[in-house]
Parts: sequence; C-alpha cells; structure tokens
Amino acid sequence: MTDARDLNEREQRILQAVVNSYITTADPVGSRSVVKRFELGLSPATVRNVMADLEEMGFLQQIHTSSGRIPTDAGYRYYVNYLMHVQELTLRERNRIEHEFTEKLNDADEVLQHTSQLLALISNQAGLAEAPGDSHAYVNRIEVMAVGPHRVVMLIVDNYGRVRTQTVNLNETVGPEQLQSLSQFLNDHLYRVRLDGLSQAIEERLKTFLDERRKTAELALRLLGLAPQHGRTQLFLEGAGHLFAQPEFQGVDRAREVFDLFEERTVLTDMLRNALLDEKRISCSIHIGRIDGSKGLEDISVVASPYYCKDEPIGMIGILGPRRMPYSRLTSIVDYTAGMVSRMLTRLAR
Amino acid sequence: MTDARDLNEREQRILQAVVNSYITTADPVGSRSVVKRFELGLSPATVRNVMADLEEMGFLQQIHTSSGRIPTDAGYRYYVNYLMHVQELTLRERNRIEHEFTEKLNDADEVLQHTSQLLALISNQAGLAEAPGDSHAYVNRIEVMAVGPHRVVMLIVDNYGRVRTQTVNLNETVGPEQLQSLSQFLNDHLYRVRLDGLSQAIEERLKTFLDERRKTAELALRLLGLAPQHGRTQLFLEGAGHLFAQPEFQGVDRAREVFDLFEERTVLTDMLRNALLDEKRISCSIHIGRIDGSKGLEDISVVASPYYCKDEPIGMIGILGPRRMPYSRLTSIVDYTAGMVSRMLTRLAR
DNA sequence: GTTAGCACTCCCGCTGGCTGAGTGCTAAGT
DNA sequence: ACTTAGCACTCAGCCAGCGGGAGTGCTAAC
Repeated sequence: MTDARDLNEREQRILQAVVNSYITTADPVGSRSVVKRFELGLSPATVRNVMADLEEMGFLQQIHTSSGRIPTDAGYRYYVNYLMHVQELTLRERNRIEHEFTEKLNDADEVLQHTSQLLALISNQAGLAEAPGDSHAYVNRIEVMAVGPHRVVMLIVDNYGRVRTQTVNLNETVGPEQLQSLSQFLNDHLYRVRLDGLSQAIEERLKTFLDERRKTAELALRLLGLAPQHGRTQLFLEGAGHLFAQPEFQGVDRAREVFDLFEERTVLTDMLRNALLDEKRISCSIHIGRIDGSKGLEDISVVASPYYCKDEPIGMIGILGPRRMPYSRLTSIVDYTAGMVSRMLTRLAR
Repeated sequence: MTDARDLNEREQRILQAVVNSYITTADPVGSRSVVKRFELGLSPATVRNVMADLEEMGFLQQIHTSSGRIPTDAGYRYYVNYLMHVQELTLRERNRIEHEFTEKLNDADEVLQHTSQLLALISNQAGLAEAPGDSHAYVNRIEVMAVGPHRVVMLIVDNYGRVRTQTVNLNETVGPEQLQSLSQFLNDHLYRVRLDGLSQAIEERLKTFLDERRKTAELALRLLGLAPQHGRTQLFLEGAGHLFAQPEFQGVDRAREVFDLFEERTVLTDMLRNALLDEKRISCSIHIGRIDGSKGLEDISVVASPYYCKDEPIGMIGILGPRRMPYSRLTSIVDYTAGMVSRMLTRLAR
C-alpha cells in the first residue's frame, strides 16, 4: 500500500495543489496554472517534471497527451489519507445543524429522513441516510385490533419509536376476547425481540404450548408471516438533483447511469453496508470511484459515517457526489451530523 | 373551436398520416414519405399542397423551411378528438391487467401504487396514480394507545382500508382508563367524518360538552391538531426513467426540466386535479403540451382517466410521456385500468 | 383539380486550418 | 545535481467552407 513516505514534500505539495485546483474548477490542471494559483517558488518546468513523476506513480493521469492532469482514484486516496487538513465547521454551521435537530422528530425514520435532507442542503450534493435495519430494532409494543369483520390491523412499535402497521384479511372471524388474548400473548413473548426474528421466536416456542395457548400462538404466527418486514433497510436519498448540475454528469449517458443508480437502491445500501463493516474507526469512511456491482459510475464518491445508538453502530449516513468533491469540508459535516443523529437516537430509544 | 367539419376528408387523412408517422418515428415527415408509407393514391405534390393548407390552419408546423412537418398541439388535439380510432386492448393485455389486480392489495394506497407501476410497465411511459384525497376519505375507526409514559400513538383507519399513525408526545401522563374513554369518544364522534374535517368536527361539538366529556374532547382536539393530514393528495409516480430514453429528452436541458417536474409533484397533482374538474365525460382526458405553472416542458402529454368509488369520482390515474405518444393505445390502457381500480376500490370501501 | 419538373432552401456531416493550452526534451545556468 | 528557459510538438475546440440529401414552393402542362 502506498504510504506517506513514498512522496517527498515537494511532490506532496504539488499533488495537493492539483487536487485542490481540480476540485474547485473541474478542469484538468497544468503546470503553469499550478505555479500561478499556489505560490510554490518553482518554475512551471520543475512542476512539470514532478507531475510526470506523480503520473508514473499512478496518482495523476492525463485525459490525453498534452492536456492538464487530473487525480486518479489513488491520487484522491492519498490526498484524503495524508494531505487533506480537515476543515472544521464554523460555529455558524454547527449551530445550523443543531438547530435542524431541535425540531419535533418522533421516530428514527423521521430523524434519518430529515438527516438526508439536511446533508443534501448543506453540502449541495446528494444526502444519504439509512434507517436502522430490522436486525438492530426490537419490539417495544405490539398490538392487534379489528377494523372489520374479517380484517385486523397489526401494529408494531419498535425501540426507535417507529410504528409499522399491517392489515391482514382473515378467513374466519376473530372475536374481541380472542384478539385481547392475542395481543397479550404477542406482547408477552415478543417484547424486546429483534424485528427480524419475530416469526422465528414464535415458532421456537410454538411446540411448548398446549391447547388454548397453542391456538393463539398459531394465529400469531400466521399474522407475523404477513408482517411488514423490510428485507432491506430503508434508504433515504435527497437532493439527487444536485448531481445533475455537476459538469461531470452533463452527458446524457452519464446522467442516466446516475439516475439508474438512484432507482436501484440496493446498490447503494450494499455499498454503505460494506463501508460500515470495513471501517472500524470512528470517523468518516470515504469511498472513491466505481461502486461494486454497478456499471459505469467511475466518478462517484461517497463520504459516509456510522451513527450509533448506545455505542453500537446501527447504520450509516453520508454524502454522495462526483469524485471531485470538497472532502475536507464534507468529512466534517458528515461526522458532526452523525454525532447528532447518534445523540437523537440514543435519546429516542429507551 | 375547431370542429370536425373544418377539414375535408383528404385533409383529415393526411393529417392522420402525418401524426401516425411522427408518433412512431419521431422524425419530421415529408410529403414523399407520406405517400410511400400510406397508400393514398396521390402524388407528393398534391400532398404538399394539402400539408401547406394544414400548416396555414395551425395543425402542422415546420421546424425550419424545407424540413418535414410535425403536428402542433392543435394538430394532436384534432387527431385525438376526431381522427384517432381507439385501439382496443387484446384479450392478452386485458388478462394481464386483471391478473395484476388479483394480487393481495390491502388498501387504496397499495392499489394505486401498484397501478402506477402497472401503467408504467405496460405503456413504457411514466405511470401516474393519485391516492384518494382527504376530502374523499372517511374515518372508519380511530384508536389511541399508549406506547410509553408520555407517548401515545393515534391510529386512523379510513374507508379505503388505509391506516395512518401518528405518535404524539404529551407532557402529562394519560392513564389507561382515560385513553379508553378517549378512543371511545373519538369513535363515537368521528365515525364517517371526512378526514379533512376532523379537527373541525370536534371543535364544533366542543362547546356542547361539559366537564368530564369536555376534558376528553379537548385532549382529542389537541391530538388531532397533530394528526397526519396530507395537505396534498399523495401521488405515485413510477417508470420515470422511460421518459429519458425518448429522443425528445436527450438534451441535458430538457432532461433536467423533466427531472425537476418529477421532483416537484405539486405541479402534477394540480394538473390532474384540473383534468378531473374539466372533463365530465367518463372517458380519458388528454392533456397535450405545456403544463400550467411549469417552465419549458412543452412536449409533455398526459393521458388521464378518473377512477370512481361507488359512482363518485375520487381521483385520477394516467400515463405521462412525450407529446408524441401512441394515444390510441394508451387511452384504452388507461380507461381499462381505471375501471379495474374503480372496482377494486368499491370492493375495498364498505 | 392533379401532377411532373425544377429551382431553391436549409440541415447535417465532413474536412481542414487555426489557436491556445500544455507537454517532453534538451541545453544552459546555478 | 538540481533547476530553469527555450523550443518543438501534440491535441481538443472552434470556425468556415463545402457537398449531399431531404423537402419545399411554384409553375406549367395534363
């Protein structure tokens, strides 16, 4: 793996200059413009030599001979890992983020939806936020009520305050006392059970019940078979339009690729999941370039950070944009926001 | 207003030929290609003369001198009103649509979401479906239950089987017997009340209550103040991607306009609402060209049809695509599907 | 009233020259 | 040994000019 020692100071400064310049202008950057924009005390010719070296090492690339250079994935990676000095948020910005979270937000889904909007707004990129998945959510309360002769509504409240309902049509009529005992039964046996293991939990206990209880348990199992299980975790995506304003997605073909990516959310959730598994450290993980399992889309990057509930990581939030992004700002935004989300959720979930 | 009598038969046949040709190829159509594709027994020169007349009357236009003609809005309108012979659905297609609706669909939202998907799939355009608005929905059942010391969930089931929930944080603790009486109270007074008039209904009766009942009523009012009122009716939109495949939206600027339109759903709902008000007849209404209140988007058309519940029109479904659309097929699809939706909803709502 | 013929218009794609930004290389300077 | 100035070279982007092709309008003949 490339290490910080692989580049001497001059090379580092020039790589940094190139990345910074390219991030703001989106134009390939040449030796002359580097010495003009950044005062390096060097001549264009020297810079050219260094840039040629950097290209040989795989940090820069030319789109064609005799055009300026642009960073490669490795170039961005090096920049992010060693060169970038994180740009702290101003007090103003911090206040703004905090202000957004003082609003009435009743459950985790609302918090995360709001988060994705906030990230999009504040970064001018696309905001991503993954809701806590069923493997991190527990039943807090479960209730069944009749809404018609053959119709019941099952309602599940999880530990993040989220309410899910599922209406079920039954063939037989279920009396009120039967419902009563069903609700009682469900609450007794499913309290604090993980949302993705409801059916299983009932099933396991099913054989231990006899007669009366057994009938109730069987009914419960049937209901849960129809329960609202999001197999995939829900992903909130906001501000997708910002991407299409970027010059790299002006071409129709590119734009379509991005559009398709947004339609097919599984690619994004998988990517976030991997990021969550990979990165053990607290801070941002940055994904640069092509997302696995997607065609094209080489110039998409994601800055993502996990959020926690009671010190356990339960999901990711992030910002998605062109590879050419102001990482130094975005990492701060994402980290800070993830902190806020963690606090909100920890408060919500008791 | 233009009437069928304004065009003689030859003019009608040529207009029809031009529209048909343009709909399939998206290329401006010239006199020669008309006589080749459609056997009119006329020479190109004659056709040219007629086309010049049609242009003068405002049914055709040239994108530049000496290019073929394309239909104007008026041209499409004339075609749709007088020339188009509705293309009946094949048995296969009808079966397919019916098959789609045999699935388990528990409430109106599911029906209409499914409808928008179906329309998109079957037409290769974008499918639209508006959920029944609050002004057409009634309370079937309303329930309040505690989920925490200071937290209650209010659950409203409407006559279309839809379940809405709203969690509310209260400052004081509410006892179980108080909740019981609250639920009782709400059901007693709000059964069959329109969803957009809940607060008002309580408010009106508030003054007639005394003491005990009054306290309950006030609590109810506070809860309803926080109730989930979709101000706007919900709009399901599916298959937006199909539009971007059409040649007329290849340009980046055009594509963005469409994208923005989809983001800002109010424009679409307003448009459907107008269509619902305008058209008194049973069948499809067809909207051609620019949508009010939107910039650009001159070449968007919508084929829409109302759906009914117990003979009352309560919403619209439709197909959105480029102005150049195979209307003769789409009208059948939309009409037939609207019929299915009406049946489904009438069955659901009892 | 219809048609053939003809001149005309205009888009579109192709080519070629020009410019400007940028590079690599070499030779001279420190 | 490194740095720098100079120079030749490359290549995208732009503009102009040039047919070719599709289509039109008009006129004269049928």
